[in-house]
Amino acid sequence: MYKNQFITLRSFPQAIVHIDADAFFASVEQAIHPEFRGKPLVTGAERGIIAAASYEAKALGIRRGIHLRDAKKICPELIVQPTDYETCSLFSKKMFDVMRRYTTLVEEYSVDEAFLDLTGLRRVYRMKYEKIAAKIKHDIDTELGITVSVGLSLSKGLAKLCSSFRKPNGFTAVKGRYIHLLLERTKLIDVWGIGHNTANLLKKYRINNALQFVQADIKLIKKLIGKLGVEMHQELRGKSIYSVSPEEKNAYKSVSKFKTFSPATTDRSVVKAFLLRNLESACIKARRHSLTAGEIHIVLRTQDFKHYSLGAKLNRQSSNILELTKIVSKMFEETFKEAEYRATGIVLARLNSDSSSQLSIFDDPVRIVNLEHTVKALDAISKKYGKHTLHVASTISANHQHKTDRGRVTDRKKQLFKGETKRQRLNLPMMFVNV
DNA sequence: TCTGGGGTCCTAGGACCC
DNA sequence: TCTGGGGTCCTAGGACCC
Repeated sequence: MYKNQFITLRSFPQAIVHIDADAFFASVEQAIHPEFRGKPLVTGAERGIIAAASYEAKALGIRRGIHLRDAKKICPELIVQPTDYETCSLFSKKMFDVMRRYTTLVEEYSVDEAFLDLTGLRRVYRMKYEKIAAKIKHDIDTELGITVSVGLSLSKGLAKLCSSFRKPNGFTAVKGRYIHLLLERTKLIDVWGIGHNTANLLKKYRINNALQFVQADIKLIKKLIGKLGVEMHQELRGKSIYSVSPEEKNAYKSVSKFKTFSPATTDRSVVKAFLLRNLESACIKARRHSLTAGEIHIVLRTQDFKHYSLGAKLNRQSSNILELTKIVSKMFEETFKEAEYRATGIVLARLNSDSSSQLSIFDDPVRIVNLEHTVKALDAISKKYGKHTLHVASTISANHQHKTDRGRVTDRKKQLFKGETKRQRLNLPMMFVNV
């Protein structure tokens, strides 16, 4: 009875596939350590919080986000591995390579997810789309030793719903005439682009699942959630709005660093020190990618989840910590209000990839060159002796406060480096540079 | 159940101008 | 000086994603 709601009844006018690796970080550990296979395993408990759990662990109720000590209570023999980003990105790359054997239209959506456009390939391979997608899945599973869940449908939005419909190791293909059956079983919150807030808003209008969402008046959707809602409305009706774009998006639009400190604080100077420490990290990251910022934002988060933020344009592109410290300090003074703070953050925006930025006529070229030299020296020292050897002196109180956290970080590093951090190994004190 | 960090995009509303 | 309309640009903040 709902059939005529949808754009088309044809099987696959567009054949869009979504491939999602199952418990990726945990699965990779199991793939490279055969002795871990079939056992409950978690990764990334650096901060005491679990980042990924294998399906064996999930079956016991151990989920991403819970505390390691709680997980250990459930399962004392739980295997705990640090997050191995290098190996995971290697697996990720291999996974995308397998996909590209079948089509060039592969969009690397995240480290463990991709969209593929198979439209038209049915004739090329003389195979149904379902068969091609199943072959890709089979190749990944057998060549990498991990499993993926695959969804095939008419649009990205639908394909994503399909891949999450059966997990792990699932395969779900939904043709035009069965879309309503999929949507009927899909909660609003599971629709791509609909979060808690939007779902709650829609419920007030008696829109409770994905099918009711696509049946709702488009004008109402537009009014309630805007452009994004309208696009998803069409995607879920089988009209492909979002194309699969194979270009790699290497360029960052912004670089940011946030940090929550465990006991919240009202101390102005401590908050400021943390903010400047974030600035330090953000600058290091920007410089590593040869990026300079034309705009900077500071964010102060209070204990009751409010936040104060302020943005400023720079009169010349920069990722120079010494130069930006002054600006950020000034911004901090303008923004800070008496409150209990739990986190600070820095966002560098309007990034330019060219490091040789134009000098404005107000800048003193000699001073700028000097600053450049100082920062280059800092970079060199950090590279040689470890990232946290040198700090700008104004961030010094971030160190004392940080003790408990540092302890945990060190524990993790001990595992990684079998005993010592690089600085400890070289027996270097932590140093501060005054600016 | 609120765990933390790093991103992107959209929009309402203010400032400013004619 | 008041009254009103209309356009653009920018910003802060919301919402969402992995």
